[in-house]
Amino acid sequence: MGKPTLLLVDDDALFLRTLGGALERKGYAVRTAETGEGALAAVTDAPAEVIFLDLMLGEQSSLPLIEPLLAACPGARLIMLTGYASVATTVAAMRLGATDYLAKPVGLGEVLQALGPGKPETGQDSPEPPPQPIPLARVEWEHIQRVLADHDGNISAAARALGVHRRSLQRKLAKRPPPPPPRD
Amino acid sequence: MGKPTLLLVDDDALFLRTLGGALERKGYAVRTAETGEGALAAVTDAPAEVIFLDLMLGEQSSLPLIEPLLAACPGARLIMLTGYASVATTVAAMRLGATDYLAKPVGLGEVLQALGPGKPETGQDSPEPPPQPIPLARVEWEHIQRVLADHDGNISAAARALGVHRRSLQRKLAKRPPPPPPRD
DNA sequence: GCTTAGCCGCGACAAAAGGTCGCAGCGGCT
DNA sequence: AGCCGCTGCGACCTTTTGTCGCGGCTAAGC
Repeated sequence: MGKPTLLLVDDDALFLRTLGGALERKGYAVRTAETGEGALAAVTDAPAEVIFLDLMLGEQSSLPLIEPLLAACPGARLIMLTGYASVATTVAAMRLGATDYLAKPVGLGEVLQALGPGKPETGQDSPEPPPQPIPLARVEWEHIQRVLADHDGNISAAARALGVHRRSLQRKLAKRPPPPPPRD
Repeated sequence: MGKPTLLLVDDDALFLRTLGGALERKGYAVRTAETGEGALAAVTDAPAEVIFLDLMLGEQSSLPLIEPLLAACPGARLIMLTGYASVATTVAAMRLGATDYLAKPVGLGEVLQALGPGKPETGQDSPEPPPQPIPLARVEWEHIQRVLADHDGNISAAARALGVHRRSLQRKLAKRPPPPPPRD
């Protein structure tokens, strides 16, 4: 069994082509989908062994797709892939059955590593003790994401809970997320 | 029933007492441990239904504890709790069987929410009451204190680690601490 | 149907916080 | 002594926040 068949799901066509192309060049059989429906269709057509799923497909979350996708692909591994990786969304995704979670921008190396081994995962191969200090901005952002999720996306409510002005929260959210601590 | 037995594992004795006390007041049966060995001993003695595990026990990661702890407590829920939450460690912990992942500082409200299923008979609460989160300023302050302590008081080093200018850190420290988290 | 209320997004402008120099003082180290 | 690195702080200038205020939109409720 050389290369498992892959399914890439992302609303960014360019991303699909570049990553997909790179993986094909590595010898994988790659299919792609740009929408949730497309992904489900592809998977019922023929199951994939590894699925890459972008967290945000257009306007809405792809978390609800996780279960049906996995249901259609018994034994498959599902790797989330997102530019907005926070602890909160990671927990949500992994509870639903995701097996890994990568933050964009991802290098090809990380992708290959994620789909690489069948994951023996003894528990100490990547203990990753974080003497790694987390940047202040990152901590703030994570907390915001968490509270925002707790108030299911209601910015006004989250702002009140956080003790900041609604306008400020808006502005913080408008900016792109701070770089996550390097994953090495 | 309705009051699951808890096990708190953390190397910070103060934290153990405050959170443990609060949970006891809420009607839970709480046991605590400050070391990995202590936790395993407690759990073989009598299993817990919910385990709170700090990611860093002293110098080393507690990830290797997850599997043995869960093995000793069939069906238990294991909630990670850490001051250095990152997506990478979250993935690692959840792969090993953790059911949730909270970043310190956590409010009692958030802990109770994580406890979620199996809460102690409050009677009725269907519409998911929003938990009371910690003010943003407080989170920032706590994180600064933690990192500063990790660099044993060296402001310059802490500033570098946090990714802020030394002058800014100085100014933040000069101000009095933000309103303490509302303990109830 | 119309009113009320809540949320969202955004422009504008003043106030506050932060980034950036620079300098003097203080231990260690060699 | 001379060299570092850390600290505290003044004085800028730049960026971010706080605070109005608007129009639009959706979900009640009268």
